[in-house]
Amino acid sequence: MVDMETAMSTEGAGYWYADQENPGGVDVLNALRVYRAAEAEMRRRIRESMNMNETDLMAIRYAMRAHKAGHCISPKDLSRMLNISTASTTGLIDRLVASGHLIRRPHPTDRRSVEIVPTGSADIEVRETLGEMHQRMMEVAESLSPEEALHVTRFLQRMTSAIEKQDTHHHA
Amino acid sequence: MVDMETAMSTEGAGYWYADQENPGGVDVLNALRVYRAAEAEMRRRIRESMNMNETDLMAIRYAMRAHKAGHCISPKDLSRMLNISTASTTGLIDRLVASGHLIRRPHPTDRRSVEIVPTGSADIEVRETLGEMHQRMMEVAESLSPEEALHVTRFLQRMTSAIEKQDTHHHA
DNA sequence: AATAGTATCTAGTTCAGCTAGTTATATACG
DNA sequence: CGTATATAACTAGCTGAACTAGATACTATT
Repeated sequence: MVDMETAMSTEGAGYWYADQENPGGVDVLNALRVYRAAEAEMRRRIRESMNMNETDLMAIRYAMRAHKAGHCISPKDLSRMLNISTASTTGLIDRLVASGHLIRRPHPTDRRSVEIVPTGSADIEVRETLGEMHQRMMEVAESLSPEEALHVTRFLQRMTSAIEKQDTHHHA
Repeated sequence: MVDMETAMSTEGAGYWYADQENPGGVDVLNALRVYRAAEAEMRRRIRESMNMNETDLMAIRYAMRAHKAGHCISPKDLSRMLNISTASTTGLIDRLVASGHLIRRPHPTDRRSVEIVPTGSADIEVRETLGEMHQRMMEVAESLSPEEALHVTRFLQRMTSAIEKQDTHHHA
């Protein structure tokens, strides 16, 4: 999906990184926006290369995590995690079983339920598409000096609060 | 939409902000993830409060920007900006005209075309839902010391590069 | 044992994208 | 000038992925 802010700012932006050495508030927000756009684009690329939508990708990755951690997950868990109905989850699992990323098998303890297990090929595919990028991101994060890391996390935390304060007026 | 990383990390995360004073790489990435989740949630809230999807919101904001800048935009411009077909754009404009956010009127120079203009109520609505939040974000950004601002923007720029390097292997 | 609760699945709907094709206008060229 | 081609918006009909409602199978409670 195209990013909101980015789509809106492509025209009328003439002051990007006006002063690289001494960025002001606008420059910081612009950097955040550019980052966000890159991330959105990356997601689009991955979805495309794996031929699936965002929800499907989330489902696979969640299943993989749980599996690796030795947990047993069911469609209900996926539906909770993804915030979609159990009915839609059935459809989602159908798709991912058909594409060979997941398998269904009887739940070990609850005979009403089903266990969802990622296949080896799903694992390989996700690792190949995401692994190197995550590593690069981690390298950047770890290359920060203690002071820089503190500044960055504090900034992100304060931005999070700025966004979370909901003063959204409902007037429908 | 639910955020990818967040959805995946709610289980198995026991070390969040283990050391607030001295964050390491993992803490930085976690802060980034939390920020991303807050942002996604904020978008969901806004879409809900305005009863529209992301594309619609992007379209309105783009129309508003262009209008304020004195530019004249057409459905074709929207379709290019949003990366959707002209047919879908017709549908999108239908929705937004029906909801009273946009109006169609004859294009001043091209008689094949149509001019898209945001209504005053759209302006008020968007300003009310986004204005205060943007102001809070700007306050955070401007409160950074020059050094902090530099650290933050450098970090974001490097993260952007980490994401943009596309090593995505297409093997379909 | 009966009742209530929970998990999954099926059927059918909706919404927002898509493609293909239509009409009206604009532009380019012989 | 007139004809061919290009472009803008729209219409009709399709699809994918969400939804609700309801069926079925099993579990848990009392």
